[in-house]
Amino acid sequence: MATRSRPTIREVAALAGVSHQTVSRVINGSERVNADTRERVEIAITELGYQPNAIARSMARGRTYTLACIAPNLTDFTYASIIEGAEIESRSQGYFLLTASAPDEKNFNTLIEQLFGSRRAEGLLVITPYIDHQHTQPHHDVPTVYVGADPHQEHTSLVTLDNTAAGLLATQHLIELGHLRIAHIIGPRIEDSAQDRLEGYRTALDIAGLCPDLRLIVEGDWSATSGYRAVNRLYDQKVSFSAIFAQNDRMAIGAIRALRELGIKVPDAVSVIGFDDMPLASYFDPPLTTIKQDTLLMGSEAAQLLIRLIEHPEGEKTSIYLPGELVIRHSTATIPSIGDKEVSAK
Amino acid sequence: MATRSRPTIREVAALAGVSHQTVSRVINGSERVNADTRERVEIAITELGYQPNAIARSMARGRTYTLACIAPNLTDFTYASIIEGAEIESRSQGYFLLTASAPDEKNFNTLIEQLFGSRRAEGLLVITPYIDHQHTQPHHDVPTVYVGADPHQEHTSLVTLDNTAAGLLATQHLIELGHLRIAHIIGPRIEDSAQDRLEGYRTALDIAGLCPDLRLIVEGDWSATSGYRAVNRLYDQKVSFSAIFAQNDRMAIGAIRALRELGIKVPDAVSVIGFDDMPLASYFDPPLTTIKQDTLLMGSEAAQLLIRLIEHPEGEKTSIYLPGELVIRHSTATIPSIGDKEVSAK
DNA sequence: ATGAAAGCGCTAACAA
DNA sequence: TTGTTAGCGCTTTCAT
Repeated sequence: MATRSRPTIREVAALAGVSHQTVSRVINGSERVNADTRERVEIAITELGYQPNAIARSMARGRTYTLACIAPNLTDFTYASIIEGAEIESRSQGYFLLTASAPDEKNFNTLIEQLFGSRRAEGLLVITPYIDHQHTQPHHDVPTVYVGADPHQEHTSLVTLDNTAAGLLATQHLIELGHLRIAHIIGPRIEDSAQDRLEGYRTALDIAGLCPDLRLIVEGDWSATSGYRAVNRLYDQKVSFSAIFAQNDRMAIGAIRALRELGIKVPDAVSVIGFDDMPLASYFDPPLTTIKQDTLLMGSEAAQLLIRLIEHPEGEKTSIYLPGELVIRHSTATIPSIGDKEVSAK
Repeated sequence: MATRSRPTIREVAALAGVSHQTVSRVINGSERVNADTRERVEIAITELGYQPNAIARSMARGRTYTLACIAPNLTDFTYASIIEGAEIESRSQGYFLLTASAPDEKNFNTLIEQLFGSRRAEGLLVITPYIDHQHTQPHHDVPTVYVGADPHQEHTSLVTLDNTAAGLLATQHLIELGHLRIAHIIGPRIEDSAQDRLEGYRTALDIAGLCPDLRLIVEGDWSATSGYRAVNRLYDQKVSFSAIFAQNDRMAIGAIRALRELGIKVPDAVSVIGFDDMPLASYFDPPLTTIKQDTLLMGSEAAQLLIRLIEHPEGEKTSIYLPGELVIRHSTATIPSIGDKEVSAK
């Protein structure tokens, strides 16, 4: 009974006593098929357990119904959940998602070549924290949607957090708590999101009429260690502050550890706000106040955009900016009324 | 100059003045081609920027060079890094990896149908914490490798942590520190890894001649909250213990929080060891002692196994058990010499 | 060493 | 409404 290879459209046709083309019509839901013919075909299909071969279909239609998603890595929670969102949305629309990591430019280019030179995938989702010359180069006229970074240029589709607004939100939260000297641990300056969040920070100070102090701004690399070092640097330079806005949760966690080691209580003496709302953010000590981004939604919106781009190439390029949400936990508090609790030059 | 569609093998052939078959031989590295013919063809290839169409190739060869990887989700760090390991290995061997999440059985089955009914992928990597009837059903004679769970049955290829040995390792670490009453927060009982780690725990007690106490074993669901609740349950039931072995880091973190709220110092009064070595495990308070598993390696080994299975279907099924590694940080310490520091019935 | 012919499993264009 | 004929771009016989 067991057949080695799967049945083809012709075997189904033979069994149903019709031409293979009629079978094709049935499996493609064409209207131009008699009800009883259709039924005969459908019976044959179930009889043989026939399923269309996707490769042959791709071959004939010139379409692969496959999207590719490239991220610097697959493990970072933010990337992973964008990918998950994109994958679920893609699949619900009949596309599969090929995932790949490309930690650097060389890998990125190789990957693009492999994926699109061979026409394996129809569209590209680029998850990247920064847009450089490299990433904005159009490749093989591949429909592309960027997620997570804003190239600030025309003719690109993208989905990203409204980083400027979110940076503003975070900073204003601290200002509302009465903080006047807010240190800002930023991500790498070359990354767009770091720049945009910084702009939000500056705008918030501006609106509040606070005096910006360049010494309060320290660059990190998103790692907890860099947050830790940032605080020590501020301390060594005797820069006084009563609050810290870290551009991601990991740096915030590192900062809190450094403060603790310096004997500075969070949030009693210094408030700390993070960014991302990573898993277990609520389980750190103290539970982290942060800006949450809906990364699943980002991924899903990006996939939608990409599919629209593929199916309607003549359509407009679209940019979607998602809002960040302030999640207040216990790492921020009102500024200590007694001045001596503030960190300051000794 | 711009051509709308990409050049085909025939255009290259025409330009090189040979038959398309010769071009095929060149791009496939056949020996049976004259050196100068080959050169002419290669020039034509670069001239036209020709790249073979992967779909057409798949069609003709009956191979897709695509693997599929299914995990309950894509965001859990453990899963994500297995996937990343698998993806890198796959690509280095000329395969692409299709990633999909299937949170439940229904999704899992649908996905398998979509992927293999249509012959889109050639092999399957199943990342699953447990093996039930469902997962072990062979689907469409698809070459399959399981990652992360041991079905304990013949004729399956799998890669997993040696959970029993790792459970033993964790427990022995606590025993060596002098702990006699070790609570054990386990994962869901239906999951293989939970059972295996538990077995390691029991064996360690046995070896040390310690008396097992069923009341010390509490079931969680891997979440931090469940670890938190587990400790409170132990406390409410007045079960005394001086150490906790939690089967994952999240539950360990939850447990530590509960202990802190109860005014019990970690590790001074109670030691806690986790499992996984998740990101930032070293940034919790106190930095978490844990069992680290090399998930990247797991993924890469799994992909290797799968590719071998695809390319040599007649080969043996293989099981790979990877060792866990004890990472000692600051959440475990020697048992307090003064008995009154131990948690006990009031 | 090279070319011609056939076909992978399907869809698209045209006929009937 | 249905069937026939051509391909999609490549590889794989089999000749030459």
